[in-house]
Amino acid sequence: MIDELKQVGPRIRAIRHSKGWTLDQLAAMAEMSPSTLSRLESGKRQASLELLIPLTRHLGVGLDSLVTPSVPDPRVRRPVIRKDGMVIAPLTPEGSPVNTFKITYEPVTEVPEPRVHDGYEWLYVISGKLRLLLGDRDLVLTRGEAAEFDTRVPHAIFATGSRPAQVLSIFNSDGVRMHTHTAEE
Amino acid sequence: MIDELKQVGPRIRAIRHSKGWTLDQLAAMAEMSPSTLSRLESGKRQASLELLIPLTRHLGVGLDSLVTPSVPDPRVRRPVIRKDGMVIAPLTPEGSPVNTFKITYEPVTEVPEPRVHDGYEWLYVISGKLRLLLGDRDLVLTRGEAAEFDTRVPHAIFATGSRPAQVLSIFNSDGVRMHTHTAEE
DNA sequence: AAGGTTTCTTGCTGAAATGGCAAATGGGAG
DNA sequence: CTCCCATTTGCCATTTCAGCAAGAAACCTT
Repeated sequence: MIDELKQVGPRIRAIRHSKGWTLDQLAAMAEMSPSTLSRLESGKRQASLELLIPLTRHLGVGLDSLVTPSVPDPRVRRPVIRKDGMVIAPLTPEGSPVNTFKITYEPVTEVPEPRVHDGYEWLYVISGKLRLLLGDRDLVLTRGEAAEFDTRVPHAIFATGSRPAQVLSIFNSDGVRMHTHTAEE
Repeated sequence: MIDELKQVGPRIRAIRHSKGWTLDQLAAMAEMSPSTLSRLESGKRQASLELLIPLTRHLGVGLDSLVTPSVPDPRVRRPVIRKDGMVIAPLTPEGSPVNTFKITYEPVTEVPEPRVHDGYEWLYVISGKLRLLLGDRDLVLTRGEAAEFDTRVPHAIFATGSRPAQVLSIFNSDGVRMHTHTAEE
């Protein structure tokens, strides 16, 4: 057994607990029996892709981050004001069907972990340069460029270069299809 | 079998071929028998993490890029339209339920006629000053301000002052309900 | 086209892992 | 203590596995 895999189960369990879900709940979402999930989390069952892929979807993490997690730098204190190096200004009231934010991405030194979640996201770069990792793509968006994508695809967004990037972000969690050229299914 | 997994084998094979390696070579690197690799590539064997992780190392790709299908380019570039003193840059593909434009309003001398049509519109002022006549309201929006309104209300939009105004406009003809709202930067 | 070499596929085997029901265990609240 | 919910585990018919060795296919070179 590759030793990276030993941590997969515990990580799944940790994420599940952080969401306050029970075995049965997550097992139902991922369409597996609670016992299977239990054994997977406790390492008594091999972590197969068939098991892991539905889980990553519901847990909102990428496969690689389960298998090869980024360890937080212990020297860094938990930021208090900023969230994940972003300054977020909501432009729509809470509860809107469409959420809009102006986000300033501070320059980062580490590439953040790609995430997945339900919904669609639309981006417009007001200033700066933005790096968008989306599935197997690696794009740099500059001022005036726009992108939209299915957020169920693993994605990471961050400023590239030494200057912050100002971005207008429109996020729709309903899964309303904002564009038509996805090649899913 | 999850259908994402069907493509894993062929992708491995494609990468191996692109490197000009034989089954035996890659199998030796990843410490598995050629037959196992053959069956994995041709989908006759389940893609397990034990198999995949050593392969990703030698193939130089991430797990997610093997499992996640490639996504279309999310960037949008469409020709700019000039009309009625506006420079309109569509940011979404035609036919989207949500249309997004970057509009530059040139300074005008005459106040345009208010118009009505179905849908909702959402505005964000990137630069300049924008005058919004909406029903009996008369608003001036400046950089960083946002507004959204029902376009069935008579409305006119134009730059105020001597400088052009750059606006991001999101228009939804489906009639998604949003209420009028402005926010400071 | 023939022969030889490399590359790939497949039949076969005991061994190992799987899935999920049902029963057992654990642990907190009353 | 007892109930209840979450989790673990015993069980076992069934499936999958690993890799050797033989067979098939592709690809040379002459």
